[in-house]
Amino acid sequence: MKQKKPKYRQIIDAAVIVIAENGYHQAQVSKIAKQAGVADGTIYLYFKNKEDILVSLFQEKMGIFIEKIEEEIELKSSAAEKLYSLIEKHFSLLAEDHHLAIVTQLELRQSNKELRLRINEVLKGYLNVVDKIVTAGQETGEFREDLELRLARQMIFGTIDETVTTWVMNDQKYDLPSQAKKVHDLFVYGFKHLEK
Amino acid sequence: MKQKKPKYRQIIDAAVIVIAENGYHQAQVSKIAKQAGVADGTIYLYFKNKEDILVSLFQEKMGIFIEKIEEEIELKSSAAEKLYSLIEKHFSLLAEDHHLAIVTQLELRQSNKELRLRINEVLKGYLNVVDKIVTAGQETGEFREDLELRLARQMIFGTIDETVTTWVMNDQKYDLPSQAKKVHDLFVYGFKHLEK
Amino acid sequence: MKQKKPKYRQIIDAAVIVIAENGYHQAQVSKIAKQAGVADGTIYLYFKNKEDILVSLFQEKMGIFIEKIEEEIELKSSAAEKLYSLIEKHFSLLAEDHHLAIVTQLELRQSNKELRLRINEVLKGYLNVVDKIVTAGQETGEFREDLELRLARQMIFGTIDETVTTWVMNDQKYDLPSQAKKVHDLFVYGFKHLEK
Amino acid sequence: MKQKKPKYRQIIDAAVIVIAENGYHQAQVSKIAKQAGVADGTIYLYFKNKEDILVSLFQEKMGIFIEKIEEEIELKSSAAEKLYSLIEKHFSLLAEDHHLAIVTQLELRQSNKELRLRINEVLKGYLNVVDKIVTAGQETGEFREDLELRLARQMIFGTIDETVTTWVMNDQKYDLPSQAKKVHDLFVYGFKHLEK
DNA sequence: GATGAATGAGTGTTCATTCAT
DNA sequence: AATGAATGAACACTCATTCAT
Repeated sequence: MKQKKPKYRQIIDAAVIVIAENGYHQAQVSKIAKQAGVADGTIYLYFKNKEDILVSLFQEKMGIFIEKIEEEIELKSSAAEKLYSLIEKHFSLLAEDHHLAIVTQLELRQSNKELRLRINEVLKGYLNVVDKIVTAGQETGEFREDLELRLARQMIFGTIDETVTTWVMNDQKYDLPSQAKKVHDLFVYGFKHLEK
Repeated sequence: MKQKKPKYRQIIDAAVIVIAENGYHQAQVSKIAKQAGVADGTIYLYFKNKEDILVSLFQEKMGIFIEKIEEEIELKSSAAEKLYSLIEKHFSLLAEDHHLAIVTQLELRQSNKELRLRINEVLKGYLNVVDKIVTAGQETGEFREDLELRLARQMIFGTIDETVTTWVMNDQKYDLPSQAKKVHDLFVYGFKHLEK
Repeated sequence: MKQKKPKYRQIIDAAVIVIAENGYHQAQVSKIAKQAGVADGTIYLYFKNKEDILVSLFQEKMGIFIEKIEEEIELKSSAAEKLYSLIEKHFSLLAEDHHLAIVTQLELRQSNKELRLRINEVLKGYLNVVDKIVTAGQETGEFREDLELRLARQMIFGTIDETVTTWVMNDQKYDLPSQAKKVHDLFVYGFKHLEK
Repeated sequence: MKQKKPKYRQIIDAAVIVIAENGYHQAQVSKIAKQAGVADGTIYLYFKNKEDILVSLFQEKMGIFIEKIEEEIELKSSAAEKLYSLIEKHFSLLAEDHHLAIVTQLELRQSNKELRLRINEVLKGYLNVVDKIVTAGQETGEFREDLELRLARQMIFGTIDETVTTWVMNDQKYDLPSQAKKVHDLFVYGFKHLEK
């Protein structure tokens, strides 16, 4: 089967809209069902439970997210360029989808610990991409060899994430993608070999 | 007894323990009361409602947190040293209080939007400290003048926060304070004047 | 089954029984649900909240009450006869339904001001019937023209209500409908033209 | 002891004010204590419990009420005149004390069954006065001998009470004592001997 | 007598999930 | 496959009353 059942995506898209517009705690299953144009019970033919909707939502959206970022990265040769593409694409993909930005940066974080652990599993795919860029940079000599992978990863993800969250909390007032260059600069200065 | 409001602190400390051990959504008022050794109703003599316990908890703990960091910073003269003290103290204060680390990094983030907005207000005090260090560094010429304050702030807070969260999610297995030096290096390389 | 909204009436009837047997303040929603043979949550599919159950109960029962009285009255031609039918039917309808009598005369009066205001709205339908009889009596010359409508209404309702309440408080020991004649006499003597 | 402790009356007067201004269900003991200018615990030195405050309030106020009515009645010789004095005094005493009118007509009726039973005990004193007037009227021949005492009592009390309640519910907009004459007329026409 | 801090029992309502149709 | 009526567990908060001071 090439295509998931249309209702599957229909429900996930409804969930993004309902959560973005009502907030996590006001996103009842019945509201999602209504937005999707199906009966409450129908939800349970496609998802095990409510948590499964949210995890699936994250997997689905993050899967596309990572795919698009990887496509972009493959076009670049240097690690620094790859890193720039990652930041720029991350910013522009969320700037293009206001609802998704709200859901991933604010609403889904209110989920309970268990759900967040499963979301973290999905996030690992993203962090792997980051890791590959850093490791590649070290192999080609672009980045310091004594740069700790975990630390670099935490800085890249932490900074990007905080930057997007601040932007969402400020009601997405300013242009996010245009911040990519400056963020990128901050990273690579710290990653390069120390010059005597 | 000299203690000012023994019950007030008693209840806040109980809340930290109950939330850390049971999770945000399993931290019922009655559980907090029991842990504090008072009746349910007594809680409401010191706090307006459940949300008020959590906001007060954050204010109280974060207030002490900021105070201690500021004390440490004042002893240093250069911006780079101040920044190091901030990171090191941030890490060590949370490493010393495992329960508090769990509560601030994982559990309190599950609170609803309104509560998080009030928590963000408290956080501004911390971010102000960060801002002052960066601005001072620019005035003394330690840091680049074209460094954007907001970006620097997002990188510092985002990286520190992500580093602590990763550490908590890994069950606080490794030593956090010893990471301070490497994190600090990453920051200052990006903040310094570009060398030709 | 032909019944329109079986559960709706089922719940209202259960409420009458529970309130009559336990008293207003001991009539918890869960008790009403149990008596009705439904789950607690089911109540809220048919009623907005607990107050809505009580207002609906009063509307439903008082609606039938007024309907039956109006049917009876239409069969009579003179105002005096209509008034007699009103009294007699009022008494007999409550004498037939001991539970309802307790609920309307004793228990529902303990409701808060807001609820009683809404109950008074419903009562206006009854008072309108009274008004129509008095006015008709004045038009046909049976009753004095200088009889004040509001006063007559207060005397009729006040006396009937007090008579029923006394009867309920005396545990409905004596026969209520047989009092109708004497009550009626008291009214019409006061309503008639003064004889010189 | 000629005079009850001043605090006893102080608390009762505070209760009347608090209940009239806040409603029965918002008249907490602590609010009454504050209004009376005493500590919560002090209330319990003068009253067994909250219910006791309300019963005492009713006894105290109704006692004065009955006393004053009896004084007025004694000045009259005929039963009809006595009845008129009763009505007029009842109306004017409540018209003079707006707070008390609200408390007796609206708020105290929200009390639970047990409290109302005890209030009814107090009311009996009032009803005895009514009974004496009616009986005296029958003995002197003013009123019909076949007039049933209970019925006459119910009509007199029911009508007066309903009249006052309507007036309170209409925010005491019109003059109540001036209604006494018309109410009195309605009664005596029904009480007199039938004229052929 | 007077205080007021502390107590703890009690309940309306929501909403994820099920299952007969 | 699709429906949607029915379910029932779970919890923050109030306030009359007590009692050590």
